[in-house]
Amino acid sequence: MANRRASITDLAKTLGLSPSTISRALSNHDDVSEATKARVRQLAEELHYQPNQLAAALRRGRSNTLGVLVPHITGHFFPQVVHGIATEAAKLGFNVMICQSNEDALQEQKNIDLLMNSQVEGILVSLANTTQSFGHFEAVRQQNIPLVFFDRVVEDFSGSNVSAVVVDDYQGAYQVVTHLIEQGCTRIAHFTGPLHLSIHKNRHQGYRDALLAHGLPLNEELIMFCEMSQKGGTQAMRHLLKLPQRPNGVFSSNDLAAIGAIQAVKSQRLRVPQDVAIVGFSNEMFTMLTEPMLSSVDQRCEQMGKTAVQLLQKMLKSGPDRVGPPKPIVLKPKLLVRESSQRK
Amino acid sequence: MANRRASITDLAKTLGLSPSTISRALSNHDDVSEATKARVRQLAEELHYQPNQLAAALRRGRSNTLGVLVPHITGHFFPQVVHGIATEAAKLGFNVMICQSNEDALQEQKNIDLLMNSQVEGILVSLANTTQSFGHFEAVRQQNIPLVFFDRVVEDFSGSNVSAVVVDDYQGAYQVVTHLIEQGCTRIAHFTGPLHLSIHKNRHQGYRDALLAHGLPLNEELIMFCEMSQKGGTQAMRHLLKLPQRPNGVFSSNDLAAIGAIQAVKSQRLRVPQDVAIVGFSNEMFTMLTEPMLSSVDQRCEQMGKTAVQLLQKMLKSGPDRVGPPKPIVLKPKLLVRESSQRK
DNA sequence: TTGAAAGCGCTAACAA
DNA sequence: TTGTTAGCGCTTTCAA
Repeated sequence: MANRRASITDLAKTLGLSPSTISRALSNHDDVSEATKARVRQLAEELHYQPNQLAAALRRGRSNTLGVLVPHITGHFFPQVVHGIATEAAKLGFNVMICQSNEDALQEQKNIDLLMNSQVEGILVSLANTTQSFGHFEAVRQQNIPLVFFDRVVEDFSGSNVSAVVVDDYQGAYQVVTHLIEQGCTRIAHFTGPLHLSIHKNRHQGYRDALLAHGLPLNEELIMFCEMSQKGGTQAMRHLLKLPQRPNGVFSSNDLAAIGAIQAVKSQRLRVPQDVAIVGFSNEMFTMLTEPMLSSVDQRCEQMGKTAVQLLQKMLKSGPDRVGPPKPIVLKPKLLVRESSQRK
Repeated sequence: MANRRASITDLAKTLGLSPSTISRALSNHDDVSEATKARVRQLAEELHYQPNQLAAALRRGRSNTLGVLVPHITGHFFPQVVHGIATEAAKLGFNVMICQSNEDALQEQKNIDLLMNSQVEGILVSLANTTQSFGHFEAVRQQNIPLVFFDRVVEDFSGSNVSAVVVDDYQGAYQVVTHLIEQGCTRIAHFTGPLHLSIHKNRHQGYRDALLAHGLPLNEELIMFCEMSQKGGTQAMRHLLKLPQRPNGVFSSNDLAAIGAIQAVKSQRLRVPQDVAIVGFSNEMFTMLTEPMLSSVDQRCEQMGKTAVQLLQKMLKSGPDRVGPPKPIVLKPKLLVRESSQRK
């Protein structure tokens, strides 16, 4: 049966001291004699004393816990970010409570409530893709609980204790296209998903602007709205290879479709990158496994988690009365040139 | 500045009721009149009342939270398991606190303490690979906090509130080798990592036993102790292809090395699976992306997380005074036959 | 059906 | 340097 744990009161009684002295000794307060501290520590050790964080948090009004809400913990991106969050939080002495919205706006709302009820000191959120209204974040703002959005953010939702961390998709795309041009590509195709998703919209815009900036024509028949899967990429590429003037470069908005494109090119006995240079986006783990290895853009997932926690910590420290709200942070993505686009 | 949240006391004062009535109304107790309930609920709504879980947990002695401790949240396996855990826990109404040991025994110990201090109601752990002693789990056992190990378990650590969920690696390996034999392979090689890791040990044993059971000779020169990376697999395969009698089947203890093997075979102008059939282990996401697609063994990661939570829940419900400790659960892995080993 | 009162385990202001 | 006391917000027994 359950061995009730030792409490401060227990220690106090055993040693003939008051609970406050015990508490102070355990938290190594200055004004407790070394002798007393030693006695307390020893007994605590013996009884396997474990402080009750719940009680301490209730009393202090601070839980030492951060809440994290992600759409899901699968795939490549979110696990990495969560890893970054958990690691940085641990370093700063925070516990982490993690919830998944499963891409569902209602669950997201419930989880936000849950995190607030649990008295977390700050909340890190990446939006579910079905979220349209933002009332649930209103409550967080009103309570002045620091809130950091990452990756999937709410635009025009500001406040003295609200900020965001995102990666610059536009910039990443721009870099990719510039690189392809430098490798001698003159007809660069683009695979994209639906443009109402900001990741695709921004990458698409980066593609267009980079072409224009380098004096290349914008050819709408080279822009493929396709399913961003391996199969989708293969189909799109097959289509492009049948054009009177086929492309000699491809920028795919994700890695999966890029791999499909590689396979389509190879199956036509054409060479990657000599005939068609190909670059993906996200730097998935499997980009190193293809033949040729796929160039891609690293989104700095772990860094994003880390940065988000640091931002939160900064808000926590300075309080909401700082001068102006904290600026959103935009991480620079990193182009990784591998075999699939290295011609020289 | 911070809008102090409404408390039960606040509601009570406003409505001219006692805190106990408010509490009962909010938890929908039978013996509160519907009229009162309605009033309370309405006011709670208006004031955006959020119950303080910390206080409730302290009072009840139950935190409604499960602790999870994994080596890390990267790669393929652990994110999937954590996803399963988080999903199932949410379904059963538990919150989840997640920690990483970073494969470090000391951090593991500290995190176990942390989870206990946080008054979690149960703990789910997968061991760090440096953990050699198990004193920190002793404390958990003594407090009778239900403990479920998953995947990386402590052998001979039993107790009335301790159990485990693992996947049957031996069985998975046995299935693979049987399948290869059925496909007509007669000389089956095996890639393995160091045998002091139980996953490799068990898969290795499954390999041996399956060969023997089907009357095939056990040929030590076909057993490659190699680095279980893509490169390691390539090197091992190159070596094997130079043997006077080269193998016509390969069972690799992971997928990465299997992919290396495929690439080595293809680069010799041999065909997979006709000349060499290849099967990996773990069903990584990228097994669908290779040409040919790689056969592998699914470890049921999500199911493992789900099962672990259910097991914990069962312990929590029945208490430690049940008849005997809960039996460990062994999940059956699932062989997925894809192109790399399908000859017929 | 409601209220009064106690207390979960801890911390911190104040007093000695 | 140590002790006294009060209370964080909630639940629950007991009494009305």
